[in-house]
Amino acid sequence: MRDLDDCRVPLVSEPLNADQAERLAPSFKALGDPVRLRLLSLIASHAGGEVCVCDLTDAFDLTAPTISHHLKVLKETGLVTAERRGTWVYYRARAEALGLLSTVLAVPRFAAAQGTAA
Amino acid sequence: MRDLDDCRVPLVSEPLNADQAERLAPSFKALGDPVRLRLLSLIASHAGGEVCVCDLTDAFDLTAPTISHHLKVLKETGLVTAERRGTWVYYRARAEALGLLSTVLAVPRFAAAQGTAA
DNA sequence: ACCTTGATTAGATGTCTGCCAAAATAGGCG
DNA sequence: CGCCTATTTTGGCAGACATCTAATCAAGGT
Repeated sequence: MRDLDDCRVPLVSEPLNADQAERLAPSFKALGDPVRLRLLSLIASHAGGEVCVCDLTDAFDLTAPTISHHLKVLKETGLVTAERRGTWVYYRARAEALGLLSTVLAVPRFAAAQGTAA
Repeated sequence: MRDLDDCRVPLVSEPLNADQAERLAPSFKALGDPVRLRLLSLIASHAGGEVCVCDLTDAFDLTAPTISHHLKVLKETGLVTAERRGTWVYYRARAEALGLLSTVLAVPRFAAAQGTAA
């Protein structure tokens, strides 16, 4: 999702316009499911940077098509990429995408401190 | 949402367990709607730290009940707090909650660089 | 060619979500 | 108290979503 590039601004520093919100929301929506969050985390935290779908399927009590569906959602929002090598398909997390979303939610240090104190 | 406290770990550093994912997902889901994203941004970026509902309603082509509904979702996930003072209700962003989610998505600097390069 | 394993797509179904109109609640004021 | 404004709750509906089964596609091996 290259069209997120101009959204790399904390939402706390100025109001998101309708357009930016429209482009960012799908990414957060993708993260809004526990299975997808875990999938992404499994992929992103895996040594070597990539994970085979077969390894992911085993980690859940869900059918392969369901996992595949969730992976597709993550892929469509640009949070992961997929590459087939022979029989297997490997997924990788897109650090840029993750970083961008992290930045959007980031809070200036002293403001965070205020929040914690409150 | 105090029970998010032990989720303050980047999703990229180790796999989220089912329990953590279950607790984090609702927050991301709340952010997964463009209207709520804008509402949160309007609230979080507002000078003085708080915004009256009446000001929020005017910013959208939506009815008051719809805005109220979205604010409720944000409130239930702990992203904002509401306080009534006289006739009006004021909403504030919870910087802690925002910061936590930002941390969960954060990517170590060099890993982010790799991602950008790829 | 055929069969097997890995993965995705298609179709069906029950649940959830976003929206609105109407009704209810909360405060302030004459 | 009765009225007015601000906000939330309720009820209902159309569209979206998570999940499953069955079918299909991809790559390898026999």
